[in-house]
Amino acid sequence: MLIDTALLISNGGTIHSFNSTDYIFQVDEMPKYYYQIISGDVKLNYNYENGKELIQSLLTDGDSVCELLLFVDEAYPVNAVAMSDCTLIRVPKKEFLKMLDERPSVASVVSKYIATTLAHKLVMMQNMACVKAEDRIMGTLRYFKSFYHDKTPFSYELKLTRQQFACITGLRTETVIRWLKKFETSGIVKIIDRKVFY
DNA sequence: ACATTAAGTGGTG
DNA sequence: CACCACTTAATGT
Repeated sequence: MLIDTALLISNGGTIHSFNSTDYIFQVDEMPKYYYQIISGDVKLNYNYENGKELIQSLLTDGDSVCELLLFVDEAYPVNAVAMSDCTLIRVPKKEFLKMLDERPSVASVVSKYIATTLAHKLVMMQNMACVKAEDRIMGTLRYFKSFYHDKTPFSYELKLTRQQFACITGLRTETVIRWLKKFETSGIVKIIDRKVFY
């Protein structure tokens, strides 16, 4: 986990439970708390006027939730939505920043975390900028597998629904389904019981 | 068993 | 491709 739970609690942290699809915070809200996931899955997303959803990040156990906004005094540009029942620890912004002041080692861990996620975002942006859907999908698959320890072919299982994958790549569900099937035919990907392995 | 969500297919613009 | 309509498969209560 990013920051020790006990340390967060001793700095004003409180435990909160959310059900699947609950909002943890929403677009345009001013950030007031630091959030860290104890258990469960959370997505950062944005809903366009036309109803289309863009998933910006997928977060899980130990991750902090859009912590960078606590440093810029701006409203959230994304929603944080629980994707499963989950438990988070929440620390008021003021307490959180004070803790970082008092503990340079923790501050260092946080800045490294932010730098790391930003570096990953750069890679993902390169995928998103691809004009061809084919490249966006393959780039995203490679991107996900790059964080997975086993690099051998078909070792990585895509744990997302086609719809979620579409929301990440900015494509339609049908397009994702069709390309994944093409990739299966060409041997780039395996599909077993509807599960995708790359 | 019935409702809901996800996967997959065809066709149009 | 996106978008729409629709079928089939899988899950949930």
